[in-house]
Amino acid sequence: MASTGEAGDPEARVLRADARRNREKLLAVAVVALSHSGGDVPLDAIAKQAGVGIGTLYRHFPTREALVEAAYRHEVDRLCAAVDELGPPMPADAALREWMQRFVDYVATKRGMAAALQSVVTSDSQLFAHTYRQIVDALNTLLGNAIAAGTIRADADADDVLRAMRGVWLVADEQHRADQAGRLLDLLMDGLRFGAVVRPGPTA
Amino acid sequence: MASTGEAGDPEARVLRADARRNREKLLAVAVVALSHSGGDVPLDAIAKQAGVGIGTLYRHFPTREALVEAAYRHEVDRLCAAVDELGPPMPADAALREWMQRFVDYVATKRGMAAALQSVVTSDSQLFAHTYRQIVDALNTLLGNAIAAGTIRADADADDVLRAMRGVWLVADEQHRADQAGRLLDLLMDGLRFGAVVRPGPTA
DNA sequence: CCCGTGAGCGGAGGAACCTCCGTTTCGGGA
DNA sequence: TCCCGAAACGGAGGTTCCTCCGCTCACGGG
Repeated sequence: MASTGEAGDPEARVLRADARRNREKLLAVAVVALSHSGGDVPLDAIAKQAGVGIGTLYRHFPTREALVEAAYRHEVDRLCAAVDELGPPMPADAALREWMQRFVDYVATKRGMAAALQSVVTSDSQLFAHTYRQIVDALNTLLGNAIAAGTIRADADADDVLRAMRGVWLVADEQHRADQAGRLLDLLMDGLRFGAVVRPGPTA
Repeated sequence: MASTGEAGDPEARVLRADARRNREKLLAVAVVALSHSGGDVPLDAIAKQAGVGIGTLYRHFPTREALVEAAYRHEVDRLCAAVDELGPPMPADAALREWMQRFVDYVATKRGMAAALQSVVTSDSQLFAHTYRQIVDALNTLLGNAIAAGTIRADADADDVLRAMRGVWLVADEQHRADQAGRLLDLLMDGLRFGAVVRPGPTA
């Protein structure tokens, strides 16, 4: 499977409904807040924006570092969970294309959080290795599906595609990122389609 | 030469007399404060103890980290500067013995500052390599002098002696550290004296 | 449906951080 | 010796952090 969603943690007791809601809200707000203004947002502000008391924030995330890490993991999980969401009813290549779009957005968010993530990088160097694996797995699933459906070439490699998508983000300039990235991703998709073999099946 | 004292920094403008005094006072206080109570002393307290305003502390050491590092460097410099102070009028072996005593004290201080140093270790990994060199150089000077005077064996190695002194600190227990370390260092000195050759000279 | 329990909430308040700027002091020239 | 500009001082006060504990309300059992 490509992703575990947020439920992977074995030691996490089941949270009461309100607690889970608050936690989710905090993460959502934190991601936005930390991606702007260099990540030096006071925690109080995040709590207020999330509509909870500062105490609640600290209960869920005892240190600033914990919040940053959780926020980052949350984004990665969201991205990877999308693989399941973009499932069967949708054609495999369309799913792949859509996911690519989301990946580019994810990269933008990650860049925004860079300053905030700085504080985490020292204490947990495993983090990035782990999330990288998660993402590669997700992408592999999508590629596999599309290959199986015969809509993209069989030799598509997750690492290469990942690199290409990062490139897309780098190249697209700040203002027109959405448009430019969109067109570049179309180009990339076409590249992946070139030489695809339709396996024996309904359409063959 | 074994040591550069505190004057090594090429970019340091000459400080006004009062500034230098305050800086010195702050470092002295900081060393003591940071070696006790796990190093989580409020900076305000250090400033107050040093008899200066908090503003003065921050001017000299813009971050907590800067203060910790400076305090540590200060201790190393003090230790190494002692080599010059324990100069010619004093016999080379007596100088060596005295310096060993100070080294053990230094180790104790360093241990006390361990928690505080934690914050520095990430940002400047060169620091410890550098201070290590300083100390080895200092010890080499002392050993060289004593060997030249023929009062210790010629094959004495700085690295070994350093290790031995660290051992002395480790072995001596908290309460009677001074006594025990003293006797162990005497033992170490005797070991160094064994087989010493008196070179041709006045006493030969 | 209602009740009891304890998980979860919130935010006041105390501690530490750090900046900013009016005041003091140093020290080199006249 | 006196004077003046610049260096350095100091601490009030605004900001952020984080803890602590009395209150609330979610939810499982009756």
